[in-house]
Amino acid sequence: MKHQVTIKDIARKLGVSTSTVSRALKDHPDISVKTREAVKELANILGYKPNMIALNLKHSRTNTIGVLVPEVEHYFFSSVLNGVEEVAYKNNFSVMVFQSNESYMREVLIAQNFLTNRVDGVLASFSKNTHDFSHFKQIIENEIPLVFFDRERGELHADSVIVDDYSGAYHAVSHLISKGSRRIAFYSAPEHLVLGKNRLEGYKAALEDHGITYNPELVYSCDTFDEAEKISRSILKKHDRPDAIFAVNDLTAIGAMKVAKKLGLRVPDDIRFVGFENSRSSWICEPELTTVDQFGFELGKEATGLLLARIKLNTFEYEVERRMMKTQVVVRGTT
Amino acid sequence: MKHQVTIKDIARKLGVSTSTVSRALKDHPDISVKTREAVKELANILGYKPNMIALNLKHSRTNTIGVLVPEVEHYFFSSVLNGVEEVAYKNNFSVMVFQSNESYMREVLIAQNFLTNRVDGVLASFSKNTHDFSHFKQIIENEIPLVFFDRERGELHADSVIVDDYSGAYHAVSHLISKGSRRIAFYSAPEHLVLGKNRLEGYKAALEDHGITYNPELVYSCDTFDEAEKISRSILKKHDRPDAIFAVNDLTAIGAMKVAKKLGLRVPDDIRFVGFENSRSSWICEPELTTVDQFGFELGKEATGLLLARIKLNTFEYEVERRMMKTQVVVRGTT
DNA sequence: CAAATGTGCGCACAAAGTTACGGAAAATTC
DNA sequence: GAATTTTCCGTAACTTTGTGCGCACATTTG
Repeated sequence: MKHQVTIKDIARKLGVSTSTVSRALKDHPDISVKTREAVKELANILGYKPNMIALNLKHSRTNTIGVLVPEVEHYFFSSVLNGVEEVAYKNNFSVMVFQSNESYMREVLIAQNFLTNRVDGVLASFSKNTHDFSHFKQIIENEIPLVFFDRERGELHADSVIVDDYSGAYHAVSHLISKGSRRIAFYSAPEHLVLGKNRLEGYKAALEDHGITYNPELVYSCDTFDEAEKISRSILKKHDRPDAIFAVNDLTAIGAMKVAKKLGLRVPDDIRFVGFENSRSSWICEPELTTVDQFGFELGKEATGLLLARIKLNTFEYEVERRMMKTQVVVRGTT
Repeated sequence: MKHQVTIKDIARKLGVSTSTVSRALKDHPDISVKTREAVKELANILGYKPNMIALNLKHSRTNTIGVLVPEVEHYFFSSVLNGVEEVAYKNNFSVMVFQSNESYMREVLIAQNFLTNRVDGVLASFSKNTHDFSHFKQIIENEIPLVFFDRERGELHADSVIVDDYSGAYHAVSHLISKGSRRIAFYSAPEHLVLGKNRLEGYKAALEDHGITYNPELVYSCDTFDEAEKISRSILKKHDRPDAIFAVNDLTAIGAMKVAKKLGLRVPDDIRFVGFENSRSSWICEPELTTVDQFGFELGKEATGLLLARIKLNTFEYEVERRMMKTQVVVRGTT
């Protein structure tokens, strides 16, 4: 890397002090118009760019927020990211994105990284395999504002912005029932994720409200395409197979549907499917998938707005907030 | 943000100087074992973390590489990103990811950001709408190593790691011909992207090598799902419709296939499809899409390895390299 | 016992930029 | 013409960490 043009270079060439250059560039009234113009002109010619690192050191802030995300490959998370960037850029903040790849180890390293890089705030969606939260506690102990999104953890001093999983699941299942389904299977996320529990509750409530007894045997732990392909084969071959499957995300629903079609089942006549995400994939598969829109973009904007507000507060004495994003059932060909 | 624990805090509490603390933490032999132990113990208790910002300022490097990417939502780019992170983390580099969203304006801002944040190197895949490259020239003028990936620009002092678009297209089209297709349409990216030109050349070469005359009327500028849905309607209704479509990416191919199926055409009997990407979507659609695997993960690793080597070189006097990644035709149901 | 060597640690400065304070020269006032 | 104010700019301190140099004291050597 070449020697970057500094305020010193300008000062030397003009025969003035660095403080004069600094003030001239910021239109400080103490500096004469002549000097100011000269400084600005030379700064332009030399291509001077203020060194953010020095500024950050002085102000002990970086104007950077760190984002921890399981995998950007998921449509939901990449749409959240778009929302995050939208708001961050408007407020002159940079965004550092880190993927945990659903690995606890990597997540801990990333949290360390946030501390050593002194990010001003953190947006985090922890991995499925995270059961110990001391790395987040460290961030909180350093009084760096932390906002969880999508996946939350109640007992920490951290805000959270999450999808209204309960009502999303409730409406999705109600929709299936209104179409005539009675034996509705649920492919669920691990229950230690609050979202898994909430969706299960929504699922149960919808059943009960429509006079259907909850049957725990219809609930499976399965949240990827591959797993869905694997377990669906045996599930769908049974004579008392479900007449609908509600899955925790779109790809899981699509994986199950693929198996159903291979087994000769007609969608939606023999079996219905509902996903959760409203991803690109949901209108690529055939028939197009009925799904619950999670409004990731809006969630990203909301979470970032909240985080920036916390950062600007400049105190850590705030009441933790928990915001819930609306969802919407998008009805398509699979129901 | 709370006052972070600094080397000074430790020094004050122990009644020694900051330099002693600094050396003690780095096992400098000048420091007595007793002092060293005391320092380390207190550092642990207080939760001391070295301030990277100060270190960066001192060393004028940040151990950070900036990545400019059109959209992480694309499978190809997110898989590249995974490769980038893999290599970067292993070498103790952080990765800052920025999306241009195919917007030239945003790209220029991001390039500025790279400069003010003094990243040590840049990986970039510029937007489709970028025709002026002065923002990249600025990066180069500052002697910050720059590696283009996927999309390249020859005349700049920047390495590039790209997909072998020519041979990918050549083999894809040859495969279609071997299956019996003769009127093969090409849904192409804008030609000012080198990759668009190269794939067109590969397409032409494959046709000619198999004795088929190149017909420019079968080449369309179309590289998104939506556009494909729009233009395919009229194209496929013609009596001299193509008997195969080779598309610049998977989603475009899938969009076209969707229209074909709606028009009652049987895939692959009436019309064949080949995409380019080997994305998740390619095995979600039905029939599963034959496509050209771009090996994004490997490309990301390769590009990052090259960039890190440039950074370590510590001089800007190197011969620019141009690396080509192999591709592979993945045959599935659409051909 | 003096000189030479070794040990352990602090001072000062470096990185780039901001800013309180002070001081010299010019402009104004009486 | 002297006193005061204003204008304009420089000095030095400050953010955190690392390091060359040197100082003070202790130990070893002749």
